Amino acid sequence: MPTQTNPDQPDTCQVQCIHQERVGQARNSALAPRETERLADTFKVLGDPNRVRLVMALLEGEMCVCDLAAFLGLSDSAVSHQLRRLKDQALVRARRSGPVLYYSLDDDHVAELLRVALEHVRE
Amino acid sequence: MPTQTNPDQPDTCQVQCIHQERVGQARNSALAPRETERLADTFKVLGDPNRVRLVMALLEGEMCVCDLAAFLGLSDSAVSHQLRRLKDQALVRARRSGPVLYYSLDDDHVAELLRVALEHVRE
DNA sequence: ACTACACTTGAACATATGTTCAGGTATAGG
DNA sequence: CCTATACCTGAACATATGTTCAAGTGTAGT
Repeated sequence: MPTQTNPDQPDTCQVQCIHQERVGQARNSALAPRETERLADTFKVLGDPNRVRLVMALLEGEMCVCDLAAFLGLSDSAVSHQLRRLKDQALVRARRSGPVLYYSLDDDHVAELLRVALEHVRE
Repeated sequence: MPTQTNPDQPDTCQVQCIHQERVGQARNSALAPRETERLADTFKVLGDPNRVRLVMALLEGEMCVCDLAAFLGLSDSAVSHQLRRLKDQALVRARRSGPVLYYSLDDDHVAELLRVALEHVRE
């Protein structure tokens, strides 16, 4: 991603209409950059229709990669790549049974996020 | 985005290990494609650090574009583009006062989504 | 050991995304 | 009408993303 101007030089700021106290308030209550990044990564990983379908399917219970691939109509490779991203953000977890890996939702927050977002899109 | 294989031809499916009933269950409880898309779009628009910062800032109350640009250290143009995306998904709303547009969160779901996601990343 | 199955991985490709830049519109004041 | 401020828009660019393909693990049965 390209550059950002330095936010710590109010004297060299080009914009005119600033409610200084409001900007200061926002700065004070801002999250740590790391947390902001992790927040965005969590949403980003849910920001793809196929990954949403994966998570929705797992709401009903654990499924193996083949099941999920059949359900999505995607290759097992594609599904594996997606599951990895979901796992990286701790949204899903895997359990091995012989050669088969059963995936399930990692914690309650995932279902909660889907519930709230679905409420939102349904207005 | 590239192709998808047809999910409605179980006979021509290449994968071996299928728990048919589990896949069927997932199909039956699946959301409409439109809703899945809208869900993903909602998450996608929150899947960027600068847009997360925008929404976090608006948690405290309405702000104009200049304020937000100063807060983020971005150009007003960049912020305007981002606000448009947030507005398209009904996450923010604008109120005009003379030449100034004051943006605020559109409904409670936004704050709720951020709360749950923050809980998740903090474990 | 050998084969088969379940799944993963990395590179490659086309497409999507975010910022910048150079304009534009809209509103208020002189 | 003219200028200034606040904000928007579309094209262009570099980077990120999602799927495919070819090849790789790991596990179980024979």
